[in-house]
Amino acid sequence: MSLPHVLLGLLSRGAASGWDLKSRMTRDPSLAWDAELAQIYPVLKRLLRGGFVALKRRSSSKGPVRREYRVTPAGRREFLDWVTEPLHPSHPRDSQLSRLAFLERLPLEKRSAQLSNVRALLVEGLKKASPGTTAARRRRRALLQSELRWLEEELLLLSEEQKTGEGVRK
Amino acid sequence: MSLPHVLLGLLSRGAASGWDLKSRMTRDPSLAWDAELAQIYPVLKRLLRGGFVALKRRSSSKGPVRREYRVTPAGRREFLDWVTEPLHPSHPRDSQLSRLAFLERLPLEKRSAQLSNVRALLVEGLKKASPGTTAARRRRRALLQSELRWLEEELLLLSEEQKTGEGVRK
DNA sequence: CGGAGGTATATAATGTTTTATATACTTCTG
DNA sequence: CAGAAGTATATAAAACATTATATACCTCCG
Repeated sequence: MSLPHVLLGLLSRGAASGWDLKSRMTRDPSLAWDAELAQIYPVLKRLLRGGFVALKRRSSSKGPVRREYRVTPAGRREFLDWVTEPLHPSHPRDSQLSRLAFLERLPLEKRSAQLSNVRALLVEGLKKASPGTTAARRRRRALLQSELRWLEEELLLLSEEQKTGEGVRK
Repeated sequence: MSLPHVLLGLLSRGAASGWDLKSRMTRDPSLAWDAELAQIYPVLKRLLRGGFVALKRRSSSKGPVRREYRVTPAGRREFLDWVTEPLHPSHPRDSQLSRLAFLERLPLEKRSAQLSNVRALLVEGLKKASPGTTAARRRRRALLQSELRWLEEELLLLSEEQKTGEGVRK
């Protein structure tokens, strides 16, 4: 999949260990990729055997010996080829979102509970999404903002439905 | 993961075969989930053994005997529990997008080529995204539109950079 | 009537991702 | 100084997803 190439991309920003790569990925959601350490280590080995990265062991003040990787020219070539590939349409899976797709099956109060929850998550996410120096970060920020606007709209619609619902009950 | 619950959700809109479920999922990107038939069939078996769905064979005019599933009360309960669960923050992986995250590594012309490609995809996607009767569909539409605005902005920035680049070269 | 193409189900093989578990070294805290 | 917590690497097992392949039945077209 994308993992080897994403790792090459991250390494091209500077040498790093598997651990470093994991935290870079997790910290930056605009990357649109993340992986567990148990996945990263074998991939780094493959990249090493393939000559796409080079390894330098160096002892650090904390923890065991660090295995620092850096990209080789072959790795840089491979990475650039990958970034240049044309993009295809994608419908990525999102287990959280898939739940929202069935929102209409819930009674009204539970719907607004779910939506308020989502609003809290969005506000949190926006705090962390810095205005952004890269296109991907600007994109992420724009999407979060637009999602928030959508959400407010939905909450409004819901509260209107709730009112008419009560009216009917009387 | 989500697949069993998504299937229950889809089935609660009406009885369906594995094949039907696959096409419902693929047709509706606002679902945020999709799966291959090879994945769907074993899951339906598990749901059947667990008593969450019931099976009725019926011969159809085209193709082999259809195995139509419908949700049982137990299935409906399980599904509702799942939809009601609170949502957690998610950074879904997207192999296409991850490529865009490294856009800045490309020379200017290749960047605008990539972005124009994305624009074409977005415009396509928007055509298919109907104004929408569910919250999830409205969300999807809003995000696509906002992504398009972001894109135009990026293309503008790029064309300015290209101009100054040429200026420097002189 | 033979083949292409759509509807349908199913399994095997393979590949990817997640979860669990283990080890090792350091610093900080009680 | 014992133990928790952070940095770091690594492997095994389990769960999940994709790809390939096979079968079967029907309609439509040439």
